[in-house]
Amino acid sequence: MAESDLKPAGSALPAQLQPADLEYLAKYHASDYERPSVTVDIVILTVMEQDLRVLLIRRKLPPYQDLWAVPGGFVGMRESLDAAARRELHEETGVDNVYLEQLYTFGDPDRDPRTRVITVAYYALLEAGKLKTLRAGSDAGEVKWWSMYSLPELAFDHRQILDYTLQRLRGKLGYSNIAFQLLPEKFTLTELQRVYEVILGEKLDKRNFRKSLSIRELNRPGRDKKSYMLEELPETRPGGNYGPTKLFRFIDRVEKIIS
Amino acid sequence: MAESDLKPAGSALPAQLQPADLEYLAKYHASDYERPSVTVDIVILTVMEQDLRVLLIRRKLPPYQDLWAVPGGFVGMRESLDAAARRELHEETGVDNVYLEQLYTFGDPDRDPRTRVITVAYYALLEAGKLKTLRAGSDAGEVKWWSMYSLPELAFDHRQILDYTLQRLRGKLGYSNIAFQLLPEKFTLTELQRVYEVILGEKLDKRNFRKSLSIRELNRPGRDKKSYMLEELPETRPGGNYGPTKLFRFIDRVEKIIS
DNA sequence: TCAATAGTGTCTTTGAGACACTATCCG
DNA sequence: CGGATAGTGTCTCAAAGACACTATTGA
Repeated sequence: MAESDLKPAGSALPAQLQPADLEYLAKYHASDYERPSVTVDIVILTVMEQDLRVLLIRRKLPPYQDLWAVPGGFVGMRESLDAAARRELHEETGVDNVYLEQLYTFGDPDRDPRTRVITVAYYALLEAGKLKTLRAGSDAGEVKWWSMYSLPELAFDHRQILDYTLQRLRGKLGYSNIAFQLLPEKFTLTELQRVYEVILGEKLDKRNFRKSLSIRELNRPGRDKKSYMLEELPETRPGGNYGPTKLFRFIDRVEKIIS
Repeated sequence: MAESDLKPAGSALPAQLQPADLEYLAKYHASDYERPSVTVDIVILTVMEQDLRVLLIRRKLPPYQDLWAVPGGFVGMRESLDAAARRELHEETGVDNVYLEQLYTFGDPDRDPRTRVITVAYYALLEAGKLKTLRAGSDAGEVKWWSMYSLPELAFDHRQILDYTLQRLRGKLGYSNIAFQLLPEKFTLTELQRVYEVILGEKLDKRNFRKSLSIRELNRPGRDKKSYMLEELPETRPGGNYGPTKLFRFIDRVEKIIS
């Protein structure tokens, strides 16, 4: 995993307050400047039926009534951005402990016709199996998975947000373990390849794809000098009209899970 | 340049408003929810004296009085985030037309002890020669270039912002033309190599570095099939205690300049 | 003639990509 | 035995990395 892949590191705590600060704070009143609203929007992605799908809600209120939109909501005054994103994701899908990453902040003054709204967009990767029932939020009439390759008309600048999500996802696929987040604990190499294919939008060569994975094989006494990405499991899964297929799992599964 | 390198593409315009929207908007009043403040902070970088430097201001007011901070300010209610960043950059340095890119949005509820402040961090790359005089902003007592490798104690979470900037910059160096932004129109290959070295924090091999650049040479009739990054110029610059050195310039200089 | 720096080529290793056949299981 | 899919190796090419000497200039 590339270093540049990490979330901003280091302590998030502000530096030590000085004595003068405390004095000042005692007299401080929040200013009365006009302020924008701040929301988080969550692009929730999964791979189902060999397709990359995104969770959208149909707006039942203006503006953009009846158009589809990425779920989102206001950031609480005592809530971090990550926490707000996690909360929205949980409200929408009931899931926890999934990969969640800040994408970009969209702040065009006219992106929301009501008032100034700045939105911090996140994207989440879910494995399809983990999904519980979808819940319609208070402002959503309907919730549905849409193919990223066949989207309806979208509200606000949400089309731009989805376009950028796909760009980011494709970029990270090359140098990170991000695909892991879309698969269950145990999977076949063909399933893994399908994930890459639906994200990249192109077919891959089976042999080259497998060569590119660093696999710790079962019956190799293998000195573990190199760091493996995948581990072959002693189990297999029975095929349908064909032979059994080997199962694998990821080593070092945890990466940027915001739980 | 990698595709994933681009700023979110596509139209920034919201989709068409529906008739019902207009009706609704007529009745709409901005809600009275409590709102966070939103600022932009600009990490302004340049390469001077074979060092990577960042522009910091010393705070003359609490909180964190007398500590150094990244310049920033509030986002205007009718101002896009990019425009706010551009404005702050101009106020601080007097320069325009420089590379500016959104970095990350920091929104920990306690990052500012006064009140809830969410900041959208940007970074800017300046060529040292373009610099006019630095101006101290209203809340800054002093303005100074600091080495990224030897920073003072910083206010708020600004250390984290700088750490992340360096990570991003290093990451992009590998697959983009970003280094161009730190050099004047004409430069020597050694100067270019120095830029890479101070950003990466390591020495590079001269021959391998030059091999990695795709250069359109002067006296090659060269069919221009491939896209070159650099172009050799007919001029040279006299060396000091040594021979003259060839000058080069970048082809396709413009990239993500927010002017 | 010495100090300082520009400029230049080869070999090796590694990863990417093109490409086709056999084995297994089910019906 | 036919349909469906798993599993597997070689060759070629390109890029990355290790590595050292000569040429030019000014003092």
